[in-house]
Amino acid sequence: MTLTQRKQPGLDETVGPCAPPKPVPRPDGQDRYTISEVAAHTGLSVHTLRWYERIGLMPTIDRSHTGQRRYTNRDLAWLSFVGKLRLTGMAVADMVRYADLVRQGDHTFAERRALLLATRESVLRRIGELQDTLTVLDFKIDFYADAPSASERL
Amino acid sequence: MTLTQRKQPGLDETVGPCAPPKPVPRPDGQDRYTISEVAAHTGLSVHTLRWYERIGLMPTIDRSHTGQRRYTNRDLAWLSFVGKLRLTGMAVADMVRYADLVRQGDHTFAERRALLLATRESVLRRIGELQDTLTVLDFKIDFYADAPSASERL
DNA sequence: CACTTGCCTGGAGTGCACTCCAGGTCTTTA
DNA sequence: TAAAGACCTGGAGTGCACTCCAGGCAAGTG
Repeated sequence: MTLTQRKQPGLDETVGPCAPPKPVPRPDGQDRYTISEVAAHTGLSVHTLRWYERIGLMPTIDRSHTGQRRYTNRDLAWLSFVGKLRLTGMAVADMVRYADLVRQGDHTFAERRALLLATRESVLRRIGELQDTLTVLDFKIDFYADAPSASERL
Repeated sequence: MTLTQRKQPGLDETVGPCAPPKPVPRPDGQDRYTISEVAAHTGLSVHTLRWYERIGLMPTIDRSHTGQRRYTNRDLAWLSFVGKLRLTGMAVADMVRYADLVRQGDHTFAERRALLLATRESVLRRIGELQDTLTVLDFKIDFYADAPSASERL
């Protein structure tokens, strides 16, 4: 439940009134984002972004001539998909497995599909569980509404 | 997603064919279950049951004359509700808070209700998130179905 | 009466998913 | 040119929800 706390500020807030000056106004209007830009865009911390890379959840990220990471739109799209997988409740280790399959090429399509199908099933199960809890929750909430605390009914 | 692994064997399997002999056939047909019976019934480990008690998630549990825990049907009902709260994704600390409110008596009805309402909202949000992921999952699954791996289309 | 089994306790250990730190480089700004 | 700020690395630390351990007591069994 802690995954949706932060709304994403976005990379594209250069337009609009009161747009804050971009800290590093990349002259090329391009496909090369710094780690902090990506952090702002995705809502992940820079720590988490570097950690994702360490554990093999990211493809090889481009580097600037001084060795700083430069993320592409492609990387952003992958991060967005990873974010969806995270929302499914998939374990990070399984996401890494999926990333491995992607790295291995097209011949892993069937296995990737199987992984996603299993995930889909678990999402459906989880939705069912959550809906079950709603029944109980609503029952209790109604109970407390009908029987307000002694301090209230004087 | 690891919460629904085990199905509950149940306390009431004394009837039926091939019912295994109850290890400790409590002579009184009553309301006093040992910790391992409760573990079998709830799917929680005995460790977790004791831990729940330590952290204040349980009411005071009865003890036998030798100091062993004896759970009542009331305790079982509470554990079942706690299980539902756990399925909502509520943090254990918040469940403890709720248990505290219950201990404090009827004058906390309003606060309990507020807690459950907040939980209800977070469950609805979570269901929404999961449904969003299904869209992405289905899209990808279809993609992999339409474009089977090279090894398959020879 | 030894042995096994089930239970007790306080406290240590585990796995996960981050999160932060120390010590360093490079670039920009005053 | 000095200070500030964004970035780098390997590794340590954190919070959560358990999970297990050592050492001990009590009751039933061969």
